[in-house]
Amino acid sequence: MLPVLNPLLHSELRLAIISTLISLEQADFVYLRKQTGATAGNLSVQIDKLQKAGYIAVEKSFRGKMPCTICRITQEGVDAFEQYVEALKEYIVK
Amino acid sequence: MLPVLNPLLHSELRLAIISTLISLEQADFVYLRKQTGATAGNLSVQIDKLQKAGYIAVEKSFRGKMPCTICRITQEGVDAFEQYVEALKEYIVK
DNA sequence: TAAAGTAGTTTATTTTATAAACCAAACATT
DNA sequence: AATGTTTGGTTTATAAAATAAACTACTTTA
Repeated sequence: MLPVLNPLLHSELRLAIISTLISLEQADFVYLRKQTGATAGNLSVQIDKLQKAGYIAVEKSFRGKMPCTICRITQEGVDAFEQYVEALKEYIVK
Repeated sequence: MLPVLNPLLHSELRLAIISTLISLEQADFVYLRKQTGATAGNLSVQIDKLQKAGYIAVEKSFRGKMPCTICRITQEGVDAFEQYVEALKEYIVK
C-alpha cells in the first residue's frame, strides 16, 4: 500500500509556500505572492492554515509605514516536509 | 515562479492510480483498491476522471461470472505523469 | 431460499480551494 | 484639501473536489 500524503502539504499553494521557505528560511507576503503567483486572498488563507498547523511562524510588523507579514518555516514544518517528500517518492520513483 | 502542477494528477488517489499503472501497465479494480486503500466509490469516480482525461483506458469485462474492470495507462497518461514529476521536482528538490 | 459477499455505480455530503469583495492606510494628482 | 490609485492584506461567498453513504446487480454459501 502506498503511504498517505500529508493533506496539509499536498496542496499546490501550501507546498509552494513551504518549498520557498525551506530554501529561504524567511519570506514576506509580497515575495510569496510573486513566487507562487497566488492571489492575496488565497495566500492569506493558506498561510493561516500552515501557521495553525505549526508548520510556519508568522510575524506581522511594519516596513516603514507599510504592513509587512514575514513567514518562517518551523522545525515541525521542516520535519513534515521531509516526511512528505519521502512519501511522495513512493509515488513518483519506480 | 514555480510551475503549475497538473491538478488532475495532483490528487492523492489519482496519483496513486497512475503511479501503480506506470509500473504495472495493467491492473484491475480490485487490485487498485488494495494498492490505494480507497473506497470503491471514490476509486470509481477517480478512474472515471482519469479515463475522461484520456490518461487511462478502461475495459470492462467478466472474469468468470464476476465483472472485472481493467485499467491501463495511455501514452497521454505517461506523458502527463512525466511532466507532473518534472514540475514537482521544482518544489521538492532544492 | 435467505443471508452474506463481490464488484462496482450513483448520489449526497463535507471539505477544500479559489475568487471576489472589502478594509485601512499611504501615496500621488489636480 | 478632496479624489483617485496603489499596497498589503483579511473576510466572506462560491465553485470545485474528495469522500462517504446508499444503492444495484449478481454470486456464493449455509
